[in-house]
Amino acid sequence: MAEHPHRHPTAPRDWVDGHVDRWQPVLPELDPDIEGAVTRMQRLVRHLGRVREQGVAEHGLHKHEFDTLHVLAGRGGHAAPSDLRTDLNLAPASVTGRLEALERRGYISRTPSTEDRRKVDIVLTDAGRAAWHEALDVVGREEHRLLGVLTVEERRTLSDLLRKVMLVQEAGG
Amino acid sequence: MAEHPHRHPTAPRDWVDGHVDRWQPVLPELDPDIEGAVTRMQRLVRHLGRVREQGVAEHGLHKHEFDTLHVLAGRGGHAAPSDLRTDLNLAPASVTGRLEALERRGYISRTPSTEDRRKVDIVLTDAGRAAWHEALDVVGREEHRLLGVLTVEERRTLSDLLRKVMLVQEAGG
DNA sequence: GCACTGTATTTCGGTGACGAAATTTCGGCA
DNA sequence: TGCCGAAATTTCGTCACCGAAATACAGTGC
Repeated sequence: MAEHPHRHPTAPRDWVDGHVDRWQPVLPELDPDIEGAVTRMQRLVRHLGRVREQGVAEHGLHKHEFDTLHVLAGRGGHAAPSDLRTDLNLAPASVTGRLEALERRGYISRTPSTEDRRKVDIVLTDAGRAAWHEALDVVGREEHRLLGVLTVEERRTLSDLLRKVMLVQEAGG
Repeated sequence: MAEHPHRHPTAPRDWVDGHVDRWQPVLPELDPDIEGAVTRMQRLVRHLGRVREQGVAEHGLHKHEFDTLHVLAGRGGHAAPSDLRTDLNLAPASVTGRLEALERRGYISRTPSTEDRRKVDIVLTDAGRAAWHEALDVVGREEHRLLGVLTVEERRTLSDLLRKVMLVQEAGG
């Protein structure tokens, strides 16, 4: 039977339900709810990423450019490359590449730090702040469209359940 | 006040709670539960990806290689590139690249389909199936460790809420 | 002052992913 | 039959990312 045993037989099914059904005979030890939740998170995150890419493109930015400006703005407009490395979860080499591109476009400035000369001071320029701010409202619109189907209580339940999982991850293994 | 207004004041807080608090003054229109849920999904997905990458590496595979073999095995060991394209959410060009690498390693075979000559029959070889099977039990262990903190009912609730969101995404804009 | 260890950043070489365009084949329709 | 739009796959050019090594500097111990 392809139906989830505890759901209403006519409840709408998404792509992942079919995915889980296909795997059930191959890997019977699979928990349908764990597999379903993880797979849905993966696909939702990927979808939101694509939409953001496409949305900020209308403002002349790429997703990774916007993300970089975003964390920079979140830090008050000035930071060191190593700060961005942790916030963006990037390899050091990748930060350099992003900053070079943003500097060429005039969105940030890079000056050697006087206080610690290993460091580099990254400052968001006025142009950079303007670009970030223009693209800002596009981001989050899709998140609201998708999660908007949930009631306020459901949204809080979702967030709370995910927090519970996050805490296990943060505690480490 | 940094506390979420409806949660118990001493409830444990994860990294995302702090993240939301930091952005709240900058972007007051932000819904904490939407932002929290989305951010947590993003970080959980990235974490699971890293663990999977590291886990299958012990068996001489990369994450994207394992994922490809996994989907192929899930379809009974034979499929067309376009099947993988949808299952893996990839651009057509990326599928070709992955298949070429797997073919070089002897894990799959590619033969032009006789029935529809636009298509290509991809078949999992014995070596490919063995590689997949060896790495298999590593994958999913972390998912169970993390989502295992939730009760059976909570897991189903989580999966159901995410399905509700997925259906909106699948319906399109 | 000098060696040593650790940190910050960049450079280099290589790989995977993507969009766009080309190629081959299918399926319908005149 | 012969054409034509659609579908499946590959090729091509480009780009961001990563790991590892290189460079430059800071801080500590002697």
